[in-house]
Parts: sequence; structure tokens; C-alpha cells
Amino acid sequence: MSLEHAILGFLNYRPYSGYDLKKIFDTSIRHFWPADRSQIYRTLAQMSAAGWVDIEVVRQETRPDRKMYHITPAGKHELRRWLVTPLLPEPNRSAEMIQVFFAAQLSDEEILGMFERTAAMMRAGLEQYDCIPRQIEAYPEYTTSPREFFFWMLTLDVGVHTLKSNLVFLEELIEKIRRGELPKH
Amino acid sequence: MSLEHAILGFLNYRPYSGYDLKKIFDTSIRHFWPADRSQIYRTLAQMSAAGWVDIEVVRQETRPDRKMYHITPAGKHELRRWLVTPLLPEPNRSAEMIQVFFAAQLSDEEILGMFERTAAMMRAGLEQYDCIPRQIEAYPEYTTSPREFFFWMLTLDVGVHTLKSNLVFLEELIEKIRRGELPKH
DNA sequence: ATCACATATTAGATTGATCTTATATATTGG
DNA sequence: CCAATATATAAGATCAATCTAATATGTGAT
Repeated sequence: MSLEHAILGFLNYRPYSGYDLKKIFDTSIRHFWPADRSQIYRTLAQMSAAGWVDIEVVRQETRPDRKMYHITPAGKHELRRWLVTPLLPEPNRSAEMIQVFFAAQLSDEEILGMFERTAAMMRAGLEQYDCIPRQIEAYPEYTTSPREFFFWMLTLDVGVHTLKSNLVFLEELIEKIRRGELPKH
Repeated sequence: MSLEHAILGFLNYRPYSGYDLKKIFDTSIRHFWPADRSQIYRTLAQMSAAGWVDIEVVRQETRPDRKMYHITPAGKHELRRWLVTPLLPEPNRSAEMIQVFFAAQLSDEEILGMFERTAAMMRAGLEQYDCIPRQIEAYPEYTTSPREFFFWMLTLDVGVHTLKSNLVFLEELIEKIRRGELPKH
């Protein structure tokens, strides 16, 4: 499971609580691995049972107690093992592609409208990416070195590059449809 | 759920059994929506309960009976409704990106090895795409018009385009690492 | 004064996807 | 002759992800 290893990755920087981890996920890797609060807590419990993390209970008077999770040597070992393991190629499910696959059943105008809405969403997505580096820089405690920062930024670059490339492809397709080049029958 | 609508899309060509549909999925849209046999049968049962399909039992003597699923007017209506509905943007989960995100913990050599293996898999993937059009052409009964064929091919073009674009990006990154341009600390 | 929000964890329920197993028979290949 | 593969459906189990709700309190905004 990847969630476990993402958590190990963060705990390898320093100890965090489940609540901290939820915030970190939401401000960093949510774009390629969103995580549910409940699932983070449950996964932490499993990781504790597996001996990958130790729990330190921090008493608080005005707030509920926090459980700080510390990575163990076994956890560090598991993280390294996973990081160097090539992943089996998992297919990226895409409901959009199903719509494309059966788009012949729609009129040219409907298809054009669909693709134009998609292009608009992709352009909006590109603008969102511009805001992320500032978000990450606002959390300097999460990153500890230029080397780490390089790879954090790399995940963003991949996202931007893929989006841009797909947008160019889509815009060419839209032009093609506008020129009436779809088979009519 | 997208699986339901993919099934409706195929049943809108002609009636099929669950067994047929599994084969069709595996030879056409598996690349962006793999489907489990068991799940297809269960989904067909739900679709029947929802009134989207009718079941015609075909007695066979030497083989188990087949259940041929026929799309109903309600099913056709639901298919059209879904095809013109813009989808909520779902994040593409990517375990590979988690590995990139925490790659700073590995040595330059380990990172290079990882990326080179990924590039090799992508090149192998590109070669696989070359074989797919022939597979589809081998199943002419699934497609009924040049218009449908155009969109079938379009889903392949998107896949090839994305793969190629990501491969170029990755090759540039590998060159950068070879030139020793990763931050060392 | 009240309402929303932040802190902090956990349990319950459901869904979609996946894997395994069961059943029963015909054909094909070694 | 035996093993594997194809035809055909379905139940059982599990897992990861998601949504909702419960609990309890402090702070800031309207």
C-alpha cells in the first residue's frame, strides 16, 4: 500500500501526529495521492501493529491528547526497501476516456462543447499549479534540504508538463472538429 | 459509476452476455478501465434491477446457459445523460510520484537506476500500443462505423501522446542527473 | 450571544475493485 | 491419456477509499 509508505516518508523527517499528517498531505501530495483523515488514523494503527512506528502520547489539558508517531528502524528499513522497488505498472483509470470512447453517439456540437469544457478546466488547473510552490514555501518546516525541495518541485513539474502537453493535444483536436473533420457516419 | 456506463455503451451496439463483455473490455478499453469478471456480472445484475437492461436467457445444451443483456430505453437515456455530463475532476493517484517525492533519500545512482527502469518500461509500453490497432481491427463486429472507429483510435492516440510526452520529460531529467545536476545535500 | 472554525482522535457504514473458488462440459495439444 | 484452455455464471472474502458522525473544547468573527 502506498499510503503507508508516504506516511513513513514524512515521519522520516520528524515525528508527526495523525492530525499533522492530514494537513501535510493536503498541502503537498494531495495532487497525486489524496488521503482521507479516517484512513490516515487507521493506517497509523496498522503501522504501529507492524512495528514500523512507535507512539508517544503527549498529554494536553485544553486540547485532546496527541499521539506523536515516531518511525522505528524497521520503518526506516521498509521505507528504503519500498523506495528502491520498481512498481508494477498500474493502469490509470480514466472515466473521461470512456466518454471519448463512446463520443460517436453525440453530435459534433455536443462533442465540441464537451472538449471545450475540458480544455477550460485544464487551463484552470494550470493556474492552480502556479499557486502550489508558494504553499509549499509557506511550510518550510516540512522540507529540510535543497535536495528534498528539488524532488518536491519535480512532482509539480511533471504535473504541469503533462497538463500542458495534454492541453496542446486537446486544442489541436478541437481545431480539427471545428474544421468539420469528424467522420459524419 | 463509470463501469455501468461503459457497459451501456457496448450494449448500445448490440446485446452481449457478461462473458462477451469481459472479452470486449480486455480487447478495447482495458488500458484506461480494466474490469474484473466478477464485477461485470454483479454490475449487470444491478443494472437489471435499475431497469437499464433486460435479460434474455439463451438455452444451450453443451454449454451453460447464456444471459444476453439488452439495453432498455431507460438505459439508452441514462447513457446519453452520462455522456454529455462533465465529470468531476478526479485526481489520478500515482504511487510513482510518491517515490519521486521522497527520492532525495536515495543516492544519485539509485535514482538514476529507478528512472532508467521507468523509461525502459515506457518504451516497452509504446511498443505495446503499436499492437492494439491490429487487435481492434480483429474485432470488426464491435464497431459499426468510421465515426465510432475514429473515437476508438482517439483513445489510443491520447495514450501514445501522453506516454511520448512523459518519456521526453523523463529522458531530459535522466540527462540532467547524469550531468550531476542534482543538489547533493 | 452565537456560529463557524481549529484542535485531535476514532468508529461505523458503504462502495468499487480485486482475488479466489465453485460448478459443469467441450475441445485442443502434448 | 492427461493437462490446459475455452465456454458461462456467480458467490464469498478482502481491501483501499470515502463519507458520516461522535466526542470535547478553545478561539475568533459577526
